Amino acid sequence: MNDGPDWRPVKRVRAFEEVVAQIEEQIATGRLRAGDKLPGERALAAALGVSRPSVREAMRVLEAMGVLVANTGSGPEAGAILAGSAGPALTGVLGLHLGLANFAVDDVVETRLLIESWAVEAAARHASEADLDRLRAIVAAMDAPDVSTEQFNEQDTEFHTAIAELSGNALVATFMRALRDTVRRHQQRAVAELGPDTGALRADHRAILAAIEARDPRAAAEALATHLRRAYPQVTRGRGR
Amino acid sequence: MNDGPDWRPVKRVRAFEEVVAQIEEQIATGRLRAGDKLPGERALAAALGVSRPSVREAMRVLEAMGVLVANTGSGPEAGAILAGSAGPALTGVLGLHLGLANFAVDDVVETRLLIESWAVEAAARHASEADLDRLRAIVAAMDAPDVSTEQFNEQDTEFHTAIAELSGNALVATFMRALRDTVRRHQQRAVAELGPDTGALRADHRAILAAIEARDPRAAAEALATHLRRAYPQVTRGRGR
DNA sequence: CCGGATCGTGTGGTCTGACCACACTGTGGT
DNA sequence: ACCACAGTGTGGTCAGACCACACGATCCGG
Repeated sequence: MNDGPDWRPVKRVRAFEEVVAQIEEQIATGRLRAGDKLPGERALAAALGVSRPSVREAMRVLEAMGVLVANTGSGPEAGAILAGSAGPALTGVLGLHLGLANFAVDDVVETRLLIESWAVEAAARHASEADLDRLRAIVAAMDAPDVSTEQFNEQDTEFHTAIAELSGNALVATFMRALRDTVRRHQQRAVAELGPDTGALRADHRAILAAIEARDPRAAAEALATHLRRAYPQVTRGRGR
Repeated sequence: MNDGPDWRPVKRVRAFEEVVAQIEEQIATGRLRAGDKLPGERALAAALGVSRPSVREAMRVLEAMGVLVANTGSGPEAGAILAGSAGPALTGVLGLHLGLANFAVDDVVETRLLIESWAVEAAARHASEADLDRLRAIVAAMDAPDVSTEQFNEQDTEFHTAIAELSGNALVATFMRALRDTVRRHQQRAVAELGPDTGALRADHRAILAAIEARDPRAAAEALATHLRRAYPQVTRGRGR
């Protein structure tokens, strides 16, 4: 079972990696919190003993991960501010790796079905009356007679996102949105959008809402699955219910 | 319903963003594929009409998203090579936002339970004999008398990762690994690891394996849930089925 | 006294040009 | 035929400069 010396390659540490690591540590230990503002690039470079370009590369990494936003100018809004929803970052990562064929569109749709099924069950279980009103408003808006394709898609996103948020799990909500955006961007690029007429899709939404109102998790999941299968017929693989 | 002019803020486009966008496009349109090598930083800068630092910032972003790796020196291995598993990138994003309190550890564990339940069901459904052998080997290795805590954790990771891969969904496998790594790093940082003795955990593994061997998805999911609840007792919130 | 134009200052954004460490590659000598 | 060695191209790093921008204090006219 001995495979020999088994050297590990010496990992050369680049300057910006060290900068990222130190900021990560400040976050992990709670010395930096959401809303805090980082020192200016010049000050940070001086404090860490690296050049400004190295600090900037670290900023770009953290920005790509959705951890901070950088603003120009002066005043309270300027500078690098810790913020961040992970959503856009996740969407970007997923989209890129979809393009690189690291996983397939089917995988994404299937994963979305899996996660959203769970979310809608949770929503059916503990949605408040206010939550239900929110969903009702969205569904009603989609049934208006003059909705454009653009608006329809916008509201559809809002509907599904709302359900994910109702699950009470912020991570699930983030994943959901990222998955939906990924699929959306991809199908927008490839095929003409919204092949089936919106009537069936709107009926699906009403069915999902009805199941949630009835506090029936099982029926809600079923209605959700029906809806997604209609919207993305390419999902053929079997799945666990 | 008219909300007025509704200006959108002019989004200033930074040079590196344009570079990233162009590379993304090359990937999306298939002109760049996994394994391809990008032009050198200097050449790219000249071709795009920007400076080398801007190109470098774009590289850092793509690298952070797990899309490419950069190597020094010369030869076939040198330069920026499109590669990439999304795993490490996801783990980083999740860890950071966990630190920023954008979501809770409970959310992560709960999500892992949700995803892995599905994965183990799928695995029970269509695992080949070779797949089963792989799982058996891992379980056997964990039952050896001289495993250190370090090794145990390593093999535990391998076991769960193998299950996720058996699901046949590469995205799910990637998520799974990222979620597990995130929880692992976090609990390593906070609490003494491996509170409960490993006996029960190993028995859980055997039970999961047995359920997969028996082609019983429901039992497999049940065993998996029991296992995770034992390993992460803090999960108290209700979950789907 | 008040109000608005103006300038100062600090922020990130960009560029130039240079040097370093590294790893391959071809060339030379033995 | 072999091996040592310089050549060359890669990313990594740095210093210093300039720009656009936005805020905030200051100055000037009413």
